[in-house]
Formats: sequence, C-alpha cells, structure tokens
Amino acid sequence: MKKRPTILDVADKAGVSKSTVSLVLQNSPSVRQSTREDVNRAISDLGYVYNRSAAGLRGASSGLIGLIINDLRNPFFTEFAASAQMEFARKGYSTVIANTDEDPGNQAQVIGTMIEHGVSAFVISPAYGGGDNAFDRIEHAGIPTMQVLRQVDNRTGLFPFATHNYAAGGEMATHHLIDLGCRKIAFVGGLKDRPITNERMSGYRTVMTALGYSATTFHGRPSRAFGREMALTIASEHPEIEAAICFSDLVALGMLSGFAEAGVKVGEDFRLVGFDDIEESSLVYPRLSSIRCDTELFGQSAAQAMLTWIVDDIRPPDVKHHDVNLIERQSSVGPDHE
Amino acid sequence: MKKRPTILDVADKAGVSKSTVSLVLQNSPSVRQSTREDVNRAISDLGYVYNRSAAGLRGASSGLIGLIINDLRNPFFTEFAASAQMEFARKGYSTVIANTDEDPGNQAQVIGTMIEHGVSAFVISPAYGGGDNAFDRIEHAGIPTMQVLRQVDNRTGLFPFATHNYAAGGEMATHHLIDLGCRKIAFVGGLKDRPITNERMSGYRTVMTALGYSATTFHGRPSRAFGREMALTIASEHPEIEAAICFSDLVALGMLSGFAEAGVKVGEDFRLVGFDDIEESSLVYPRLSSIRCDTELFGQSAAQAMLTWIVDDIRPPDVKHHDVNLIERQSSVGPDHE
DNA sequence: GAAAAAAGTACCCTTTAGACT
DNA sequence: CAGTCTAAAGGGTACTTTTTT
Repeated sequence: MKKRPTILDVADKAGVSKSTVSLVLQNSPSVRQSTREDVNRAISDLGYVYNRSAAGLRGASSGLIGLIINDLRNPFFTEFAASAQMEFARKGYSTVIANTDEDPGNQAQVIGTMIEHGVSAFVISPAYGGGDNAFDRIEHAGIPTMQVLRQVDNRTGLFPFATHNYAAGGEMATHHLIDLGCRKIAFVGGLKDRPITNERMSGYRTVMTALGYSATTFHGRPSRAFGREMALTIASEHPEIEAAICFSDLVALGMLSGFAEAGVKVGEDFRLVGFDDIEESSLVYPRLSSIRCDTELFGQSAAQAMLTWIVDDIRPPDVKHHDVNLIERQSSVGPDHE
Repeated sequence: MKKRPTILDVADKAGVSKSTVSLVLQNSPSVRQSTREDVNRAISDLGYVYNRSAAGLRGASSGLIGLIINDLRNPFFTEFAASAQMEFARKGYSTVIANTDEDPGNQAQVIGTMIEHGVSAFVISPAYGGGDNAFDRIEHAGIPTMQVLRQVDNRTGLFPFATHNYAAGGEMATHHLIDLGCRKIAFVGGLKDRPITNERMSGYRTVMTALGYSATTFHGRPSRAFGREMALTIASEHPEIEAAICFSDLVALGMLSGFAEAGVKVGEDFRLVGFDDIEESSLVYPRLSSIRCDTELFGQSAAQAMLTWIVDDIRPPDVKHHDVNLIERQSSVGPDHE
C-alpha cells in the first residue's frame, strides 16, 4: 500500500513550494489565481488528502468535538445527539461520540481519551455521581465544555448549562389536566432526589400546591418497564387517581401499554401527559399528549452555541432554558380529539 | 492559558531523555523499573497528557474508528451504534460517528472528513444510492472498512459485509404463523427492490411458495407511520388477511397502534410478527412477537472483528450472517401467552 | 565484550513568521 | 507591495549510537 501524498508531493508536482500549497489549502488571499489553479490541479491529480493530525499539531483546531451522552439508546438523547452531530458536520466538524451508559467510570475514561485526541470542545450530557474529577480534568486541559440536559457540575461559569424549561412545561400540563376536570393527579417516574426529577416535577408541585390539591408521586426509573408496572399498580391499587404526568414519554408509553393490558381506557378513564414528545408519541394509539421539548432544534442550538464559542470566542450564557410547549392529544383530551 | 506539558517537560523533570519517556508511555519492557517509576511520577506531577495527533503523525494508529450510520434515530441502528462504540471504547479506541440520514451526499462528505482525520478503520451502515465513489475514496486511502447491515458496494473482498441471517428469520416466522393455522399471510413494509427488503422477505417468499400459498406484500417506508396506515387499510379493505410479518418492529408497532385504533385484537383476530426485536417490543401490549436479531451482540462482534483486523491483521470473512431467532409473544400466539 | 538501558537524532506533515524577489 | 519561498516549530516515534552493567 503506497503511502498517501503530502503537500510536498503536491508542491513538486505543481512546481511551487510547500508553503504555497499550504496557503492554497487555507484559501489565503495572497496567492495568485493561476498558481492556485496549478496547485489545485496537482492536488486532484495526486489524490492528495489533507492531514488534520499534522495540522492540529502546529496549532490549528483539531476540528473534533467530543459528544458524551449518558444514555444513547434512549430516543430522547439519540435525537439530541444525532441533531447536534449533524449540525457539527454541516460546519465541517467531526463528532467523537461516547455512550457512558450512566457510568461515571466510563465517562471519565472516554473524557481522558478524547482529551488525548485533542478535541476542540466537549458537549456533555453527564452521568450522575463520580465526583467532579472528570470535569476537573477538562478544566485543567482548558477545553470549552457545555453541559446539556443535565447539570452535574455547578460551576456553570466554567461549564455553561443548557436545557429545556421543564418547570414551565410541568405547569402547563398540570393546568391542562385541571382544566379537564381532574383533581387527583399523580406524577410518575424519575428517580427520587435527582435534580432532573425535581425540575420536571417542580411545575406540577407548584401548581398543585398553589391550588390546594395534594401531590402524589411515584418515583422510579424512567423506563417503559417502570411505566407499565405503575399503570398496573394504579389500576389495581389506586383507582381514585384520575390522571398522571409522566417524567418522560418512555414512562408514559409504558403506562399506555400497562393500561391497555389492564383494560383502562386512556383519554377517558384516565388522562395522561408525557414529557419530551418523542416521535413515537404522535403515532401510538391513543396518541400521547406530551410536553414537547423540541430536541432536534435544541441539539442544533447547542451545537451552534458551541461553535460560536470556539470559533468567535463568544461564550454561551451560564444557564439557558429553552422553551417547551404542550401538545394536546388523545391521551389527555380524549379519543375524539384529532 | 498555559500550554500543556510535553514529553520533553516530563523528561526534564524525571531527569531522563524523551526517548525513555516515550518507551515508558508504550510500556516497553526495555526500561528499568525504577526509571519507569520516576517517569510516571513526573507525568502525574506535571499533569501530562498524551498527544495522539503527534503520535499518529509518526505512523502509529490514530485510535479513531469512523462509524457511519444511515439512520441513527432508528432504534435498531442506535442499538448497533451504541454497542459497537462501547466495545471500541473498552479497547481504548474512540469512535467518530456520523448520521447520514440516508443521504449519500452527507455520507460522502463525512467519509472525506474522517479520512482527513486519519481514522484507522470504517464501520459503515451505508445509505443507498450515490454510486461507489465514497467507497472508491476509502479504497484509495487504504483504510480497512466493513459494511454492516446493508451491502451497497459488492466488492466484499475489499469491504467485508456482516449482517443478520434475515432469510432464516423470515422462514421461521412464516412457519410459526402457518403452524398457528394462518394461510393468508402478508408481508408489510420495506421499500420495493431494496436489497434489504428482498432479503427480509426472502424467507417468507420461499416458504409460502414451497407450500403453495400466495404471497401478498405491501411495500412502503419502514416507519411507524406506514405501519399504522397499513393496519387501517388492511382492517378496512383486506379483512381476509389473517396475519402479517413486518419488515421491522417499527412497522409492526405502527400496525399495533393502527389495529388498536381500528378495534382489531392483535393476537386473536390478527397475528403479527415483527423484525429486529427492539427493546420496546417486549414492553408494548400486546407484546410483539419478533425475529430477534441480537443487535447488541452483533455490534460487539462487528467491533471485535474490526479490531482483530486492524490489530492482528486478520480479515473478517467476506460475508458473515449472524444467527437470528424467533421470539414468540402475544401478538402472534395470543393474549394468554406470557 | 556482550547485553541491557538510556540517550541522540532523524523524521512525520503541516503552519507560520519572516526573508526574498 | 504582491507573491513565494525558507526554515523553524510542534509533540511524538523509532532507528542508531553511546553509556552502563
């Protein structure tokens, strides 16, 4: 296998020096048009490909973004990751990805390796636990880093945080269910005492308390399995409950199939609102009402914010809450709803 | 921001030459234990981090694997990608990922960028169309590359192909439905004339033809939306059809909600088998029978095959079909099934 | 004097001042 | 001044040479 050509080969072929070739590669204005053409011809004749490692060594940015996700298999995070990656690609950046599977050990390991690769930035939806040493290493390496969707390190001056405005979403959903006549409303899913759980629950809590209704919560893993289980439990042991707001669509979809199994008609006997509005939610039956966090847009915005940080040196705000809105569908409004 | 220390700084601090530091970093046996300790102490004192770009420049592998996926948001591919990525990470390799969204243009672009980054290997679930130029560029760059889940370039000697044994799965599912007494069985989903569609359909075709039953196919995008639509169509216009095998679980899940909407009891009035056995399929109601392609295991195996290729220089076989098996659940066997 | 350990030194490919025409 | 070129730098690797045992 013959080794690939370098700018030196290109320079020879084009009859110029390698500096000139380098200038052409960078679209420098200070090179004559005819020379540029000679060089470009040589480049395509030789099938030359740019070597970013060598460039990175000399100071240029590596063009690599580290994207670290706590649970890549969860469609909510998949959507975010895919969207951010594509936005980076559009701007010529490559994305090094890692799924940590909620394991701080994995997280620390991949962060270390990515630093070795010289990533220009990190976008992290972090795993909980494991202390701040991973973030400390990033700080030490001086790499621009955003926390997204989960805030684990509270130095937001150092690691800006971007997420959805969950509290507002919870309030909207609660008002919606109350407007439909529900009084006994539960909140289902989300591990106890997790910041994200508290945040997603806060709107519900606020409204229920303000109106003097009692709040009931069923904590648990934000999974389909837990949702299904809780639907069966509620159907058999808490028949007085009229409605639920779920920690995530995954939980709500689990409840949907649990209720189907138990013979409870969702949208009539029980009203349900999810959280995230993943694609699937508009396609199940009954269609799931959900607090829509436009994750595709969010992923794009996060990627853009990071790019303006590393390209134009404009930091994102310490904390940014993206708007959410409530999508009313059959699972709360009833089966006649379109 | 102070620049990060280099092996030269480490060498100074430890009182050795940089060659020795390099040897320590590579765990070379030809360095005295005491020296090794001195060097390692210097490394942690200085907070030195290895610079892989510089290493890669001199010839060592970059430790970067390019993972290119046609539709990362599809849980089937997400599962594969996450699993392969984690296996690579376990062995110290970082994964550069790109979602091409079925666009050969995107695909060509990200392949180009990844070659510039000097990826050591490619694992590609390719987009259809767009000719072979992307693969030609890879060939020219001489980078070991596997096609997975979809074969687009037929030079499998150059680009080995690994996938599931879909044909066998289709046969199993068809026999299963016939054993349950069905005769009018349809195949639903999958774009016409796509190799993957033909492969997933082939087992069904083979068995139906062999037994003298007629085969009916409804082609379309492998999405929930299409599944839902077809369920409604079948319920209203083809009531004679007793069962269906779906191109993917996504389609089957769409049909499930379509039938729920139409009031058809799946597992009794209509028997349904999906393809892929994604996590969700075991959690919906009725639980979905599916041809299980153990994608997590497949992702691991593919990653391992690639690693033995680039590390031990042992090529994977040109074509490899991984075993699949049929998971019987309520949607085909009936609601009494566990 | 041979083997082991450490040091010396090209070289990898590109960028970027600064020199040159 | 415009356009090119020269040469050093950047962080490692690996072959060669020297110094220790």
